Amino acid sequence: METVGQIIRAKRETLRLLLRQVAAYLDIDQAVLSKIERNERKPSKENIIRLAEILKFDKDELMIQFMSDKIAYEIAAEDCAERVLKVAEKKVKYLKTHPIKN
Amino acid sequence: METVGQIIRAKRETLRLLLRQVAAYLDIDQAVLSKIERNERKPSKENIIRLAEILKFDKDELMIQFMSDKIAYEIAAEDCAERVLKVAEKKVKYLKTHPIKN
DNA sequence: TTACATTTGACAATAACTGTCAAGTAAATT
DNA sequence: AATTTACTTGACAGTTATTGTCAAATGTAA
Repeated sequence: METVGQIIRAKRETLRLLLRQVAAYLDIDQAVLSKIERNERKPSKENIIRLAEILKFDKDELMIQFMSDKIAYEIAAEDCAERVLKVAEKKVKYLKTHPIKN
Repeated sequence: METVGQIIRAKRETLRLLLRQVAAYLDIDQAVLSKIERNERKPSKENIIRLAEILKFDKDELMIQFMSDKIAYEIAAEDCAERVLKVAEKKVKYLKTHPIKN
């Protein structure tokens, strides 16, 4: 299974872009991008948006990979992980069909 | 749809316990518990474990509610939320069936 | 060697998390 | 009415997590 980091690195290399170039576009130090690609750091949401732009990813798809990574990572240790996702799904559906009270 | 806070408050009241009493068991100030019950603060994982004990909840079930709340909250705003959960599910399954490299 | 790309680790600024405390409100009791 | 009790509120503080910088180290190719 591919990690977000691997996906990013593969695409960057395909496009023949340097860490330096992509990092500049993201407005971060290349050290951070290097770590992101090796899954030593997690990208911020802003990083993902910019990455999708410069690497010509489908914007939603990269965000989906990013967020699902985050979620999977935070619950994988629980043995009730699958059930957590099922319940979360119900809650999301509920939230989407009901007005947000403010 | 019931929030974790609502579930906790309802059960505490059924058991005729005071904020003060439950908070002492959790080893936190009652102000925090008050806020947790009104969804103004999120409980820590430790809080959830102790709450399950004193309020006689099934431990897993309360943890599921807690974690699914957290996840639903963090992705509800995205319109690809459902898909994120599907992908997360696959990733969790993958992580569970593959040894964790260290 | 020199030059370039990447990696590494120490550090810093900021934000988020988790709790304390004291003062406030509201309802019931004396 | 005054007191007591339960809860709420907001300011604050300590700790941890997040997000980035920087300089030096490493790897790689001319």
